[in-house]
Amino acid sequence: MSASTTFFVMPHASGAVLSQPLPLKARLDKHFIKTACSNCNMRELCMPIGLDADELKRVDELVTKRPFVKRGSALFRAGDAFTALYAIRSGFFKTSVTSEDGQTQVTGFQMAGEIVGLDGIATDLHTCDAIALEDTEVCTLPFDRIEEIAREVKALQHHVHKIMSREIVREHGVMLLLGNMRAEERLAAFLLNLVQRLHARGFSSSDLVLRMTREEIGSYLGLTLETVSRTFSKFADDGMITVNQRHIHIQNAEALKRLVNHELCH
Amino acid sequence: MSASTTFFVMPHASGAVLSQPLPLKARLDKHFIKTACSNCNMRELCMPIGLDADELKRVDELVTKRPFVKRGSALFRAGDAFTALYAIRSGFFKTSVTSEDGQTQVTGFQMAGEIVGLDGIATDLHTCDAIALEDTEVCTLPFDRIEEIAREVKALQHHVHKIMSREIVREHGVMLLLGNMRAEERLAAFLLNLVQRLHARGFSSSDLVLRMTREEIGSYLGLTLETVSRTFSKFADDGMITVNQRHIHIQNAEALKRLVNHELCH
DNA sequence: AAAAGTCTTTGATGTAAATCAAAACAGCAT
DNA sequence: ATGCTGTTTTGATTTACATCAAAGACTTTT
Repeated sequence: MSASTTFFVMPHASGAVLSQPLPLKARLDKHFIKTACSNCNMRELCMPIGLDADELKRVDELVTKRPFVKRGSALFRAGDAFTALYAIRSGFFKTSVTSEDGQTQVTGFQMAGEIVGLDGIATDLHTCDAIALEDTEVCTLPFDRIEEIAREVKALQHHVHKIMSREIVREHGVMLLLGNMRAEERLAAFLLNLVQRLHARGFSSSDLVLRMTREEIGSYLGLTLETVSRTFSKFADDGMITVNQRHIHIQNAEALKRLVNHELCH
Repeated sequence: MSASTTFFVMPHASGAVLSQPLPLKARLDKHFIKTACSNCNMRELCMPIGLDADELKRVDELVTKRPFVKRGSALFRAGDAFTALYAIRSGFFKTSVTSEDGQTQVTGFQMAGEIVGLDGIATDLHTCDAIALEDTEVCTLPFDRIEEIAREVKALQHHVHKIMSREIVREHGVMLLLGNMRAEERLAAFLLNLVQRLHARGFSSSDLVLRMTREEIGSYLGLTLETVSRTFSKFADDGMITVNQRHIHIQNAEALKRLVNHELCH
């Protein structure tokens, strides 16, 4: 799979909690806030594994705030000062870059357990927008604190490097997709990647709800919204998926995989 | 500019040395090897600035080997174990990814002072090939040593983060290019980016020698070699450049910039 | 419940770039 | 020189996708 990202497996995560912010009670519980990472459902995804108690405590100190970002609003925008990375606790983001002349390209869709903000390290300014596609909660990780702790906790240092490298590799996959694949292959790869990531978070491996519009999918895949829509329809006609608005049911994952792998051409 | 990377300026670098390996005498000089980075022409590009003498010495220790990679051969290939990053001392590389079904995408062209190998950190295996486009010399920087020293030398730690973030931002630019731009815009952006990076290394800002084939340019830009060739011809007809095999002279950089910025269409 | 807005689908048409094909050119060995 | 090989150019044709257009469906507001 082209644009895939391999994650640590998270065996028994309850799916429900992922799309919902935590109850207010829990948020107000000071102890809970203090032991943020140690208690977090997403820990295996966004934090290093195998830390001892002391190290875990240090990492916990990292999380200063837990802002909620409402659907449609920005976690940060291009030009904003870079101060922190953000670990997504719940919800769904898109990131996008815009050229001087106003062309825009969605560079990724991020879900719970993933990190956004890496683009800002290079120049201390963010170069892309991060927009919430549904109501979200994020953990703010001030970057100077990350670097400080990474100098002491070897596992965290390496984990940060891995996260950045993983993003580079993911983008290689997108470049391959944009440079080589045809519309059907792109959309098949996109669906398989999404469902694979959702499955790693305890969701179904055959059903998914798209949090983004056809236009946003198109922007990510270098296609128009019409082509995305038509391609969904074609997949449905071919019996590979069923489409019900943003609900997608994957009926024949193997066929989609064959499509991506050029084994079966049109 | 879309796929641009901002570099530290290197004011008075002699251009000639960049395409030529150093004389054998210098290579055999032990002292020279020991003080690799402190003496290196490329230092401002690939190493942190503002280190004190002691810190610089530590960074110097990083460079274990200085392999020469001949034109056409690989510095590393997808699947190789990841052990080190490589700083390019002289010469030109391409990196490319290949999908399961054999489609290949050039993900970048790297020149002196740039770092390759970041893709390998994620999984301890390289995921792309790095092929020399001319005879090259590289500095081998074992990654465990980088991490070790980065834990002590704050400036190096931050520099590593910046290099990785810069690569992420560069790839965002390529995604924008592949997803939104037309052939002429892509090629114009490519030329301007190349010449800008060469200029930062002391070369001309109007003349350049392409180290890659039309096919490799096409692979990078998501175009066929024929389209690349035709677009070069069109640029030449329009008086924006002159093409003489792989020698390109830019006659009207402003026009190319306007093209990239959509200000002037067709 | 109607109205307004956004998002999605489907159809008709146009076009940029791919593909197919062949000639021209440069580099290299003999 | 001559032939061989890989690269580049240019032309003719095809095609996948964009664009233009309009209707339908769903969501939110009042």
